[in-house]
Amino acid sequence: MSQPTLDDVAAAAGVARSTASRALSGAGPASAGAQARVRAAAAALGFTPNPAARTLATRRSYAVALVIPEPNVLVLGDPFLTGMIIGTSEAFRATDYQVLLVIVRPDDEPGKALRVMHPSHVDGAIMVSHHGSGAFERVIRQSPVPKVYVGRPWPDPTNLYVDVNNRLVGDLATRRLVERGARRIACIAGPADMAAVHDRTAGWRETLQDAGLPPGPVTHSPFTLAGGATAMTELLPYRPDAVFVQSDLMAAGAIKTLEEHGIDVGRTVRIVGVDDSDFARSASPPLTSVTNPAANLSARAARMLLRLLDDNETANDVRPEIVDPVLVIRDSG
Amino acid sequence: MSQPTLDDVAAAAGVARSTASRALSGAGPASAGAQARVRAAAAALGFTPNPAARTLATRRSYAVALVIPEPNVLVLGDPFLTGMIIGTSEAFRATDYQVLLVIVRPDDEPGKALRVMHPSHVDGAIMVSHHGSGAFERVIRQSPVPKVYVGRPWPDPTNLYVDVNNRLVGDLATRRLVERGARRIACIAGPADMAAVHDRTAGWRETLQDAGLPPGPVTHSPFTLAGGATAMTELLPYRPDAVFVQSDLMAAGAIKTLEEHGIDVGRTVRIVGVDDSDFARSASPPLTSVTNPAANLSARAARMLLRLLDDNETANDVRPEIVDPVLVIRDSG
DNA sequence: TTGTAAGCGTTATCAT
DNA sequence: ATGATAACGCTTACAA
Repeated sequence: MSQPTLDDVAAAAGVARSTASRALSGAGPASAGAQARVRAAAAALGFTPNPAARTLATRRSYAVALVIPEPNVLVLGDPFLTGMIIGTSEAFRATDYQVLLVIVRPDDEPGKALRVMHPSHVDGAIMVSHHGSGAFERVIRQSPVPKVYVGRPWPDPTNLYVDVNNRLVGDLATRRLVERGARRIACIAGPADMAAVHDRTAGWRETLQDAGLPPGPVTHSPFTLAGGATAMTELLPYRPDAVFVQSDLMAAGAIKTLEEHGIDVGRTVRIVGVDDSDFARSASPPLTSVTNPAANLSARAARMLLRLLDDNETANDVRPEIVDPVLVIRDSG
Repeated sequence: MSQPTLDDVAAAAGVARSTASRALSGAGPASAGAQARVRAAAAALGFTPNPAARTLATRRSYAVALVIPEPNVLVLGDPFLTGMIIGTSEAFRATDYQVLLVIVRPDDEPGKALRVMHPSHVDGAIMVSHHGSGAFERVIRQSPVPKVYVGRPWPDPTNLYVDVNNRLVGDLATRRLVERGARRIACIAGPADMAAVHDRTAGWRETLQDAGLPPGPVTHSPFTLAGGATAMTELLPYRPDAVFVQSDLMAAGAIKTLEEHGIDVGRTVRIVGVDDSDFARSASPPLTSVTNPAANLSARAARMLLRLLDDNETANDVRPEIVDPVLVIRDSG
């Protein structure tokens, strides 16, 4: 009735439990005959090893957590995050590891998240959408499970991260707008407590400076459609002729606001987004966007974590990996 | 150095391990003094119980799986699925359960998925995007962990599911198109092995019949942007004056194709989608769409599963829950 | 090659 | 109320 155990398999095969274990795992000696009988018995009984018992004995869970600490659940609709989820799940597909998606919010009881980060629950973790200010992040940082960050963590430094060159993201977007003749270039930024937001904004500001243009206003809002829409509303009085928007999803919101005001996107106001998402391609007008390659980043993060888990490397063996973004030109900017 | 165990806590508090266990869990007697000393010791050491050991002893993992068996990873970008992920994670937030996102593909080694579905790994599972034809689904069905389906499973019936009334989805969409004067109404459907697709298509067909109109052509494709785009290309020779598209994401693809052919969406060809997603609201033209309330469905599925897990109810105590969809009228149809 | 036995870190049952 | 002690189901020395 209930799940068969290794003892059941061993009994059915007429061997000891340890022999059955070796025969199934392949670790340690096992005669061909025993091997065959044990495998047959396991198949006949529909045996699947109890993962809790296995983890307890081996101190390995063969699970990794993909941790997304997000104050605003709507952010999960962001193509970058879904890209991270898909990419990470892809990256571990060929491995023995199972990926657990852990979504945390700052107002959650920290104990629950901490339980997930117990070294016997997951062997490692990939942390995305890291907010420097969260209490959760400080707590999680203490936990002894190996962690790789997607997006440079901030303010506490580490080698264990992969990131896109966000300074360059801001530069590419802004330079394009300058070259198209824009002179009043505003910025719709993400939350102020993220390193990526800080760097993209710095890139925007410095490129304007180099071009001898005054920096337009900056607004910070969550990486959502609504965030972009309200941010654009706030910026309208400035009468910008271009806006660097730090995500395509926000750009979609900003464009919606502009259209509601009858403003011609791509002519009166140019827009450049970030992510080069599906949405950017199918928007009207199609959105000029700077890449933020989730698939690439998640593959790198996965490999980096696997080096720590399977190759016994340490944080000192690893150097951060920085990917260069690319500007994809379409009609909006 | 390594994670402290209950023995360490007990030693520090000067009590036996069993006393420490009772003091922390609250189950069983414990004097106020012992309680205090144990709690203090646990806090001082930063003790977190080893989940594997706990699971092994209690036969409860306090984890539930959200299983998405998807042949096509791109489908994860679908707002309905992200809505399910968000909604499920929300629904279990206030509980002791941790949600594991499990993405499976038909060509995966079935063993890996089966390991996840071991009764000691998860206490229960919510299954979405169920494809009737998958080998994986048949295997998973055997596993003894309680499963609640979002979307009526097919072909094997069960009481343990929540769903939107998909027959009505097709009816509402098609009736709207008929009332707007459309006469050549085609259908862009999802994969043919899903119950929802079958029912939505049946609703479309029957409503056309009731209106005395001939059924236009049906095409089946994956629930993706690209799927919708190519489906629309195939339908163009029929010269439809309206299309019922079974997801907003596919509708986005279909609209893109129409615009590339210079066809006026909302006048020459009317479109009604399904999901009432963010995208539908911000599309241009805004997309008329039938609701497919992911938040509602995931909350119901979670409650249904909790009845099985926490209230000792059985499949016989539970009846399916069917939610009625609503038509949201915008400019496209 | 195989079997015996000792953990892994909890909870739960039983005396005390 | 508390403390031994036996599970839980597996892996892994160590003996045979």
